[in-house]
Amino acid sequence: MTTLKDVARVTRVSAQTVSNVVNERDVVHPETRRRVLAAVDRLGYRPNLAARGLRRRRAGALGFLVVDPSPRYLADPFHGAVLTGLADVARDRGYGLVIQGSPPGSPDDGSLADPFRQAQVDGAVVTLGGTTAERRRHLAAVRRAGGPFVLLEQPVSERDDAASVLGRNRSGAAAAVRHLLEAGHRHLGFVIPSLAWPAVEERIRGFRDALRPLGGRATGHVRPCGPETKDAARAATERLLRERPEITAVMAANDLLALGVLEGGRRAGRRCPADLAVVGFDDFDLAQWVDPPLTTVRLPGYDMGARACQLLIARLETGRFPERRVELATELVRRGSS
Amino acid sequence: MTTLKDVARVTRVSAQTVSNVVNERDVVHPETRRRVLAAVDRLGYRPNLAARGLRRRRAGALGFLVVDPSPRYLADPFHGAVLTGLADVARDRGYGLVIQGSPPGSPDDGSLADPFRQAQVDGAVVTLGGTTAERRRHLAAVRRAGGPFVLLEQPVSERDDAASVLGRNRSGAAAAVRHLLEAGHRHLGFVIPSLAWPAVEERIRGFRDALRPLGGRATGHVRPCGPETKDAARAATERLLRERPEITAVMAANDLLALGVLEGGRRAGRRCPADLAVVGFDDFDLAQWVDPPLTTVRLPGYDMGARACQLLIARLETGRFPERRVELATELVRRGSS
DNA sequence: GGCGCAGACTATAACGTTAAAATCGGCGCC
DNA sequence: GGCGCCGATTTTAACGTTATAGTCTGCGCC
Repeated sequence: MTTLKDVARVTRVSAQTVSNVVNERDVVHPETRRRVLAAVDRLGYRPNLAARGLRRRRAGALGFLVVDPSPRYLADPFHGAVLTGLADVARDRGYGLVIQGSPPGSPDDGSLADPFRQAQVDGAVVTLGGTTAERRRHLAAVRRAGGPFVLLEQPVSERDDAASVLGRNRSGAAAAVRHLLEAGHRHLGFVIPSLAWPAVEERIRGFRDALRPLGGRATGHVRPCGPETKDAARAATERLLRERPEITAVMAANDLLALGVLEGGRRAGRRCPADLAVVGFDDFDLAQWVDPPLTTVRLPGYDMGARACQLLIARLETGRFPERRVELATELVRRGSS
Repeated sequence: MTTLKDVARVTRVSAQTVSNVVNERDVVHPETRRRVLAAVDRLGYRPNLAARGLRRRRAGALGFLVVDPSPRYLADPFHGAVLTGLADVARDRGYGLVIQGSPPGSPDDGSLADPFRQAQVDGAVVTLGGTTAERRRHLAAVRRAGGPFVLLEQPVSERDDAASVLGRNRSGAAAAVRHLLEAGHRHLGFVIPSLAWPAVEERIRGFRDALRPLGGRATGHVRPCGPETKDAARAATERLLRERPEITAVMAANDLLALGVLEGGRRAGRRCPADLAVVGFDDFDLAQWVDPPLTTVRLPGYDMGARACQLLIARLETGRFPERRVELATELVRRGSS
């Protein structure tokens, strides 16, 4: 492992000068710089980030802190998309990226914030899953750590050194409803998980927003289905269509539930899209591959990750968040199911 | 940020003693340990990993190095599953986890190995995608960095300080073929991407293995479809079924291609599973959600990540890899498509 | 000729931790 | 009573980098 001193010795120059060259500080004679750079290249020198981080008192790395009770948390397509955006921006801006998943068993120990407390990262992007109580507990741990963070899909408090990045869930849901209304549907269902977190609540608001202008001429039925699984959504859809046979279009709070809605519709004897229009939310990869391809509201995971990362880096480099709340557009993707 | 010295001052003890307590070295008087631990707890002390890494000359972190030309590389379900396994084991063993994605644009600069060269990680788990040339180039960069690594789904050379973790692709494919043969199918197709990497080649071998015992009584048709997309697989399947109408079962080298096969079959007028059995490979989440649910060979991504991480940690802590090559069982998951 | 100043570079110390060596009582033993 | 030894603790010096405060040379100017 070659160090600054090795380069300095070879170049007959002090370590500080090499440091100045490597960090592009404009205090070095061009000729000296040339020689140093040549040696850096020849010896394959790369700065030791631990030493640099120790001395500069900044780690030069960002964290991605994920709380999700699911055993497959990082395999969740939304997290995957966010992570890709994060990784791309972090790399391009010269930051490392550290991942910390929540210990599924013991959510109490605040270990989510470990990368902060161990000075491993300068800031973090945080996504919170699970029950409201779990989310609050983990958020408290991150807060206590004291570093700047960006929270995804959830607003932050004014007091925090934080910003939030959200999708326009409300207007996205409203756009989907208007799309269905334009297609002539007047009685709509909306299947949601019983444990509704902030983003889902926004989607419900959007659903209602778009129905309101029609007054009594259109009805909307929000139906909690229990756990966030395909089967729960299927069962809820069957029941809903039995109770309200006038319904001709059903939205789902996310694409996975939409698959359940599709199946529930089929079991209820409705063909999609002829007898029942279905609209999802998120636009996971699979949405385009199912049959019929799912009309859905795209939540831009990659862009949200990228944007969160940019915000965080701006906060680290300028001392404050340029914005405390960023909303990214959602987009209705029309496919075969509506 | 509280340091060792803060704890030492409060406890009226030297920094070294605090260090000994924190690192559970059995040289400290029980009573002293008690007092130190109390202070650690009260002050919320956590060791600074940069300082520790610098002094110990080990970063205490592992890397996940991903080369994939796809813009969604970390959203790939297999990578997501691997990453989850990695993150869980790394966390439980007290290691940090650093992610480095390949710069899609410039695959030449060897930056994949940056975490190594910057002493950010002690070892890494590596997955390589792209063309053979790209894969070789990136692998060379990792090799040059000199640290121990575990390569996924690809064998390593004896000379490297490395191990590989593979799924039993060959026997998995063979099991799938036997399953089809038992169901009475005698003429099988196998749709693969034209750019076949080692794992796919193994799957082809397994496909042929299982057909061999039947001699002339069964035929297998391997069909490259071009790029690794659903549409390419659909088109290839349509052509294949036109040229070889006797085929009643088609396998695909992965689940995404299997979706294309399903659609191609439908377009060729074959109903699944009645007129055409379809089997995929990988068992991505979506496989259970499509219609009909896809029979597929499960590649245990989570376990592969977890196992790779264990191997790497063993190498770091004992000085050598306990095994140089680990094969994890694949499992035929029978669902509705066969 | 001395002063100030700029440009190029160097010396020193520190970041927080830990390996290695040193210190210091106290205890057993010849 | 002195010697060696053990357990508990402290001292010292690094790890590789960089912030800060120098030094040193040459040059212009009064």
